[in-house]
Parts: sequence; C-alpha cells; structure tokens
Amino acid sequence: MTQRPSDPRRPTIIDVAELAGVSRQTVSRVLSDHPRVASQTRARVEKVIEELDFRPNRMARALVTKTSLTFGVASVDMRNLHFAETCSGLQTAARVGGYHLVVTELDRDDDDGIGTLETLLTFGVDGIVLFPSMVSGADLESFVKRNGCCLVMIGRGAKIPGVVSIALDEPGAARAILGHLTERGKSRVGLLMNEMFPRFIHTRYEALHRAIEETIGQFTIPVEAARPTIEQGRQAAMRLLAIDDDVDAIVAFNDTMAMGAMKGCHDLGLRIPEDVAIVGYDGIAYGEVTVPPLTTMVQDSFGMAEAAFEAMLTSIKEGSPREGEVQLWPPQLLIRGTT
Amino acid sequence: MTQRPSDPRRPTIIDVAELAGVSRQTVSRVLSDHPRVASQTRARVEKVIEELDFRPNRMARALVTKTSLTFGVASVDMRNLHFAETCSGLQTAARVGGYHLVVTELDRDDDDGIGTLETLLTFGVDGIVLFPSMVSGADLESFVKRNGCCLVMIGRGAKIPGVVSIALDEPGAARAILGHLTERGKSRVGLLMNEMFPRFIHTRYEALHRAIEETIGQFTIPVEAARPTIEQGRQAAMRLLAIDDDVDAIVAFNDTMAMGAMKGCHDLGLRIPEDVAIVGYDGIAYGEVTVPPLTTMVQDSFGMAEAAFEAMLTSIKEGSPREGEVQLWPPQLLIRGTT
DNA sequence: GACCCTAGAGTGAACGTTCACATAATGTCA
DNA sequence: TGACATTATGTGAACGTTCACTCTAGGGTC
Repeated sequence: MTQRPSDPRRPTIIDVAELAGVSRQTVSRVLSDHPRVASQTRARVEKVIEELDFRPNRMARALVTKTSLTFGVASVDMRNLHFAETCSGLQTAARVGGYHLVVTELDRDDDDGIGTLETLLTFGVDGIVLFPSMVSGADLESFVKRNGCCLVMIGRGAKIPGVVSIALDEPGAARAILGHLTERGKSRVGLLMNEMFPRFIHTRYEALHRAIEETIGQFTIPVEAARPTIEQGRQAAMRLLAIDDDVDAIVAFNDTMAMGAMKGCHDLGLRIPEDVAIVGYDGIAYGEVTVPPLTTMVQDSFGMAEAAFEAMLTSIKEGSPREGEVQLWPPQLLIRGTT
Repeated sequence: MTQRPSDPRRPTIIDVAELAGVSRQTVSRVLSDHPRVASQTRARVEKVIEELDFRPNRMARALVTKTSLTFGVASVDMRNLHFAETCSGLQTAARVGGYHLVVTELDRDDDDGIGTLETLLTFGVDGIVLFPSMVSGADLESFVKRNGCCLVMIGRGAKIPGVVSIALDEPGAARAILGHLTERGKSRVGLLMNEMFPRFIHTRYEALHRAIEETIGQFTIPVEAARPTIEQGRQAAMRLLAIDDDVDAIVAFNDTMAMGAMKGCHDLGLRIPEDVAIVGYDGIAYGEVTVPPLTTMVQDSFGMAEAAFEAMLTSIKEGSPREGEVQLWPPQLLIRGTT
C-alpha cells in the first residue's frame, strides 16, 4: 500500500558531465557562469542540465565552499504579524539575490537562546536575522565572535559589536506618541508591555518612560502581559486600570495587546478615546477593523526586511562591522480613532 | 572597521576524535547512540564534545545519509495567519522529533510552482509540507514520483497518489454554514473567493456551490478578490453587492476578506447582520475585535500541524501512501455577531 | 588447546560538489 | 621559429560525515 521510490536518485553533476561528454569541472563552471567555457560547450552542457532537470546539491556545494546562499531567521513566535510580514519581505529580497531562508522559532526552553542559533549554524547558513528575543547582548557578541557569523537584528536598537541592528527610533517614536497624547489632553499614561520586559527589551520601555517623564512629568505605570495576545492584553489592561483608575491613555507594546486593551476598556464601560486613549505598535492591517480603528506606531516591516537583507549581504562580503552598527527607522504614527 | 573572524572554523568530528584519543567512527557512534561503545570511552568523548562545543555538520551528514531531519514548508504567502499558526505548530511538533523547518514562499513568477519545490529539495529536505497553491494535482503527483519525496498537503482535500492531504471537511463545513444562514432567514448568498479560484482551489467553492444549491436552490454569485487582503475583500464585496443587491449573506474564503466585506457593507450603509450576514473561514484571533465579531469556520491550525507532522514521519518511515490519503477535519462553526 | 563468538574499535570509500593546479591547444610577437 | 600568453578543459584532493567492512582482544565451550 506504500510506495518506495523506484530510483529517486537525483542526477548529479557527473551524470551531466558524462552525458555532455565533458568533465565535472566544466559542468561546475557552467553552473557558476565561469567565463572560460566555450560557448558551444556551454550550450551542450546547458541542454543536458535542462534534459535531466539537474539542480546542484546545495549541501555538497556548501560543504566545500562554506557558503550556502542561505540565511537563518529566528524569532520567538512566528505567529506575530510584524514578524510574518518582515519574513515575507526577507523572502522576497532573498529570492532576488538567489538566497534562501531557514526559519526557526527560538526554543523557549533553551537555556539562553543561543542554542537555537548554534543549531541554525549546522545548516551552514551564511548569516542569521534575529528578531527580539531574550538573548543578551553579551551572549550575542560572543556568539558572533566565536562563530564568525553574520548577525542582523531587527527590532532591538542596541549597539552590539559585530552585529547590525535595524530598529525603530524608539525615543523619537515615544516622543511622537506622547506629543500626540498630550495634544489630545491626556495626562496619565499606562504602559502595556510584553513578556520580554523587564529582562531585555529595555529600549521601548525606556524611551516611553523618559518621554512620559519629560512630557507630563508623571511616574510611569507599567503592566506586563504574560503573552502578546488579545486576551492577555485585555487582562493586563484591566489590571492596569485597577491599579490606577485615573489612567486616561494606554500605550501597548504591540497592536495585538492594544486590541486587548480596547476590549478591557469596553468591559469596564470606558469610552475610547474619550475616557481612555489607546496606542499600539506595528501597524498591522487588522488595526483598521477595530471600532474605533486603532492608532498605531507603524513599523515598516517590508523596508526593514530589505534593509536587513542588504546589511546581511554587506556583512557577508565585507565582514561584520566591528563596532556594531545601528540603523534607526523614523517613527510614523498612524493616527486613527483610538486617540 | 570590519572584522574578519580569526578562526571561525567550527570543530569537526576529527578534532573531537584526536582530543579524545579515538577514531572518527567512535565519535560518530557516540553521536548516534550506538550501543557498542565502552561507557568509559563514551564519557571521554562526550566530555570533549562538550568542551569544544562541537555540533555535527548537518550537511556533511545529510550528504551521506540522504536524510537531513529537516523538512520544507511552502506557502504562497507567509503573511497569512492560518499559515503562520500552522507553521508555528509544525515547528513545535518538529522540534520534539528533532526536526527542523526550511520555510519558503512559493515564487509567483515560477511557471508552475514546481520549481520552488524542486529548489527545496536541494536542501536535502526529507519531505515537504505544502499549503494551498496553484500547483496542479497532476504536477504534484509526478513531482512526488520523480523525486521520491514525501509530500503532505494542508488545506486541499484532494486525493492525489503519493500525497497525504490534511484538510477541512469542506462539504460538511459548507453545509454547516448554509444551515446556519438559512436558520437566520438568509436566502441569497454571495461568495467572496481568493485569487486561486477558479484555477485550483475548487473544493471550497464546489462545496459551497453545492450546499447553496441544495439548501436554498439558488444560483451562486461568486466574486474574486485579487489578493486576500482586507482592502481587496472590501472592493470585491462591493462589486458583489453591485451585481446583485438582493444578497443578504456573504461567505468569504477567509477571515481577512470577510473583514473587508464588513467594511464594504459599512461603506454601503448596510447593517450587519440584519441586512447582510457575513461568514469567514480560519478563525483567526482578530475576528473577535471587529464590530460585530466575525462568525467564522474555524480551522484547527495547531491540530492540523500536528497531524501533518505525524503524517510526514509515517511517510518517511513507511513510504508515501500509494493511493493518496485524505484526512478530513470536522467543521467547527464559531457563531458570533456577523450572522 | 582449538574453536567460535562478541564487544569494542579502526580504516577506506563514498556522498556531490568546488578548489587549486596541471595540461593541451591555439594565438602572438620579436 | 622559438618563447610566451591565453583560452579551454581535465585531474586529484578536499569539505565533514557515515557506511560497510576489517581487525583485535578477551571469553566461553567442547
């Protein structure tokens, strides 16, 4: 009832060579567009490649070249839309450059997260694009040093030696949000953070904290959601409002949690934005279907993906920046109905 | 200003062997838990492995074993939430089994879509999980035959020789939806399809078409969205309502398009669900934040992912089912405010 | 003591490619 | 015409691992 392939062996470069009456190396040269192949020979080889539907074995190639035209992408949660969009953008950029992606979810049980990255290396990836995770900067630095691996980080704007970071200009974003909220007459802001606070994702928190201090001179009220879901966001928002019912604005660390906050306010009979204004981060498409539509700090997923790919290529060619490099993206506040 | 790794060469099995004073093969045996290794020797080797932080090169291994403990996942669009969730589920299941994922977006420019799958093979994947795509059943069948590749499809319930399909019971789902709509007094149903109609994703369309015929004996009114986005869904819904303004229910092929339809109705001043009822497919989390919340045919992404992984393991071990196999998932209609 | 068996360990070859070098044929120029 | 480039192609080794086999030492059996 089951089928064992008759002879599923894919043709190798040697099969092509024999059929075309040349040596392996000549076929190899045709494959890599080497100039010194007689056009006649090239044509013959190409014809055989076509006939046999030959595709070079990526692993055999990587084994000797130490280059796989592949890079790894690691994230804590693939279900995050900002990640999915960036990933899709990376894929598009990568394809043009002949690259491929190995996508991995970071193992939450992994001691420090580095283990997953090391595993990625066994695929022979030429580099890794890492999304916000629990991995500490020091660990990343030593990982890069130890393995000579190109690493591009998206979303954490820290300057780590050997690493290129691509991130939102968090201080600017925070100022833009607070400017907008004060303009709307809001004066008491609560923060809805994800589970990575307070361990590693300081930048967003710190930026908001400072902006709140500078703008309205208020003590920050932070609450943490166990997971970045609508339901956890709702619960966290309700905790927040229970702690301090003077809060008239909530800034959530992403749109999903912001939607949860909207539900929480609704459950408590609070009007949005009159009683409580709500702002999210990411600018996911579903933000426009809430009532009222969600005001959000847009992250240009696609642009960041392209930049990440470019940075990756540069790092592969010229080596990683020794000092570390940070590319900040200008904040873009999409003002809609929740503020 | 840039750093070239000093000696980024990872330790090989030979380094381990030398340091432990044994042969490569003995190290290899330790790695694969071969029984005939003296426990003393094993301990010594394991210590060295630990010290050097050695990890076997996956590609060198795959080259000789023809097995990589990796499988490919291919989809037309990574941004689709049902895909993202399934992918996350696959990742979780895979990790337990020691497997890894290579995720690829199908190249839309690719003639028939098979090219992308063939490329996936160059990674030495042990199998491929394929999401709905334009690739025809016949092409898939010959692809599997030609390459002896294990293929599991999610979302298209067609019986294709050599392929395991995991899909919603579309006829059952369609009947459930139509039963619910007629119960609500609806009698004229429009369909909002995605761009893959009418070429390949017949099953959902056919199931709904038949259910409409059987239940309310009406001619089906189908409209196609160019892309499965909110905006395209909105435009398509408005086209639909322009064609026939008696339509009192819209079934969209996924939740995202259904949300677009909600916007379209809103733009036309139609009340939901009084004037027009709306049903989506997938059961994404954001369906609960619309007003009113979206009624949807839930797809158990996580369960399907687990089943897909199991099917993959079975196919790898015992060969693909010669006849083809279809696992249907029971429909689960989540009734909320739009109906 | 001759025999076989078994546990434990090692060796050459293979996987499919590219690299570095070698070779052969052709053309160029003093 | 000989020396030397240049172009086109081929060959052995290497990448890091496992497979199939061989070898050795020790123990049991008759």
